[in-house]
Amino acid sequence: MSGPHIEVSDLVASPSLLEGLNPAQVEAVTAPDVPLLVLAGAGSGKTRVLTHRIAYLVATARARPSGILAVTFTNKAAREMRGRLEGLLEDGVQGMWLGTFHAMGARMLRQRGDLAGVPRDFVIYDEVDRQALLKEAMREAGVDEKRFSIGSIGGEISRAKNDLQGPGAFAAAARGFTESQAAKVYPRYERMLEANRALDFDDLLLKVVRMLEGSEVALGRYRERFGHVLVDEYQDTNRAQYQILRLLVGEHRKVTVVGDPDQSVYSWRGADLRNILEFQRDYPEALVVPLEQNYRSTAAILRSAGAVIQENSLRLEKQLWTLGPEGDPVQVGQFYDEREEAAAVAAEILRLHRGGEVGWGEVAVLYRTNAQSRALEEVLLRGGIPYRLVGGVRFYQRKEVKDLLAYLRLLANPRDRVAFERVINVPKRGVGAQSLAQIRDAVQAQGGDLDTVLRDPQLAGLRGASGAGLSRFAEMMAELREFGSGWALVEVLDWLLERSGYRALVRDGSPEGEERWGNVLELRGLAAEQGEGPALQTLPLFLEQLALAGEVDQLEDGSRGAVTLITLHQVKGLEFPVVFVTGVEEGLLPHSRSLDSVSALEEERRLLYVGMTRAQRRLYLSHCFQRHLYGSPRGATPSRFLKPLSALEGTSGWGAPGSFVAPASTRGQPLVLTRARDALLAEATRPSPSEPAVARFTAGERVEHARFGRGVIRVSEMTPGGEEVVIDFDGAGRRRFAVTDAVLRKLG
DNA sequence: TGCGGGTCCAGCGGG
DNA sequence: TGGACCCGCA
Repeated sequence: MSGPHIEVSDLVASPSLLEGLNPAQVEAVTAPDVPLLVLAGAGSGKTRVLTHRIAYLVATARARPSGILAVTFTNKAAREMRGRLEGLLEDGVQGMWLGTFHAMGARMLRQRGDLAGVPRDFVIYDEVDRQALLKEAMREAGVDEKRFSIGSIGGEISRAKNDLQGPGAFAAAARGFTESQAAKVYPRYERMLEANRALDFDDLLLKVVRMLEGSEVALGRYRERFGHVLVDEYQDTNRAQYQILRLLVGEHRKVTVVGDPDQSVYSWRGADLRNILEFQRDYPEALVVPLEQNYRSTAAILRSAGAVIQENSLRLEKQLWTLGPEGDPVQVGQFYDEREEAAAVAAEILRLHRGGEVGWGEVAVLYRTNAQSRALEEVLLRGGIPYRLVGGVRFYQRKEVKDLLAYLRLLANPRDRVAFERVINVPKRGVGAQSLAQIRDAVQAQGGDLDTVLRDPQLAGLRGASGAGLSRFAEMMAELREFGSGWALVEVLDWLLERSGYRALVRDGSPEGEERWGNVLELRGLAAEQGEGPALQTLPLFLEQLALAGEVDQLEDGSRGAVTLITLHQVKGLEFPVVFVTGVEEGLLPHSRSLDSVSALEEERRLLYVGMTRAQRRLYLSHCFQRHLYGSPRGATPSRFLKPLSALEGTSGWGAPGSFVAPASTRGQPLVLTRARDALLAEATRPSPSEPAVARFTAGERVEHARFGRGVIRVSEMTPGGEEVVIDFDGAGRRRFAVTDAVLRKLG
């Protein structure tokens, strides 16, 4: 590998951009305009290199911001890059395209989608909408819903789209029963999307490929525009994304990809590891710069993680190292079952916290499947350890938010049948399944145009209550449309909430109702940000932003105050001083569904690797002798992935109070048992002594928390472990706690 | 149309 | 074990 390519003039132009970078980072940042593959190991300063390279390209006048396309997978990554670049570039990121693949796709299709037959006013269907449509298409195709789930059929279609296969090509290549069923559904699903003027997320990539391949105009336009293309998380790209990049990069080949094959854990979402493994085949003149210096973890942690990942065959060799301290040994512990495992985790967290070593927020507990979180939650709750469960239903997927958005979508696009069917009977208007079928027929008779039927509800031929209900709904939508041309979006929404009866439905006086109402208000706040312009004009952009937006960050705001419970997949990209990886067992990690292929198995190993490399100072791995699966206990054995650790120096045992001793062959080192830990464990698992039989708090009450300050109770409920409350803090977001006298007091 | 009980299923989840 | 969904009944 050649050394850094630095011109003296470059250094003069932008000395600060290289300050504090290590030699490999400098080499990546300053590399010439050749295809560049940055093999960025975990914790090696990947984002820093990417942003500094962009800034460097601009500072040395090799690119203007508007000539740069930088794509990421997540909104979060895009936001982070944007933030950093704004600090690095004098004139900011003006004109630069910096965003997710899907946002890029949507933007291109809005501009020139007509060249691929995409209507300009398309709407984007999310997972829920997509499933509704799939279900319908499956019925129409006569696919037995009992034998084939929406998930499996939808998965096939999604995979086909990611592989750039249209319905015809897919049908021709279909093998096996599921595929042949999916082949019957696919064309129908496509027709339905078209009739609704909708694209699903896969389309945002597929249609771009079609556009660029089918139109010289489009291809020329974007090739000319983007002289430099940079890609984050390249190991996660699928076939469609790969093809888009190939097309855009064209002959200039000024492409920088950053990624780490060892952290590829999304093959089930279409990611193709070959894209990164074969980058040098695609671009023989490519420069490859490995970033191997790690700034995150102790040497002990890196050594263990390295020993694990080294067993994989599908990788590009890379060895992480650090100038940092050796640190505490990585601990591998065996426990009797998931309850004891959870108790040991809690006890260790308590110990570290008491010793003043860590705050709650500096600890993360990782697991393979969401179901594993329950045992952990129970114990943390009982031990009074504040925690935050990452995952669950995302804001934009919550029912009340989806319902209101459906109303708004129908306003923006009167042909959106999925939106219509979602809300026609919410609140109840007497239009049930029977009536809906009739309406569907009527729509079909009108050439699939829902709008015609809404303008003339008689067409549906409904009688009685259901006919009246449809008419009322149609009338309301007509009024809404009228107001939409004059009123601001937030005003339209307020009117809608009253007129539709939705507010009354949501806000039924129960604590849950208040929580739902809180979500509505959050959405209302977003609508208010759209300004005073007529709703019909601001609405399309609003809907697009929401469709492409991910979760409102749960992690940023509160990472200081609570232990994080999170899946191994979701933890990618994060770091914590103390990390527990639980359930490192055969059948769980590797998951039983991954045992039949080497590549799937290796992906599971990467998953463990990702988990281990999140740890900064302390890392604990645990497995059980027995674990409850679907309610019944099953024997468990340590994961095969742990084997290389037992031979490693600097790995030690971590155990529960002497009740259980592992068979010698299944553990690394002798379990470490201490009295102090026994006591802590007992404390962590003991039911709170003075549980009040009734809730102390009620929704709406203002309280003060020792750590998070003031807030308002959202939900209070009694659980076997005591009272549990959800609090919206004034300054620290939403949190869930077990009530303990020590931390919470009522105000006023 | 709305509900209650039986049945079936169960991995990870961005945009 | 528990949630989602379907079918049958008020």
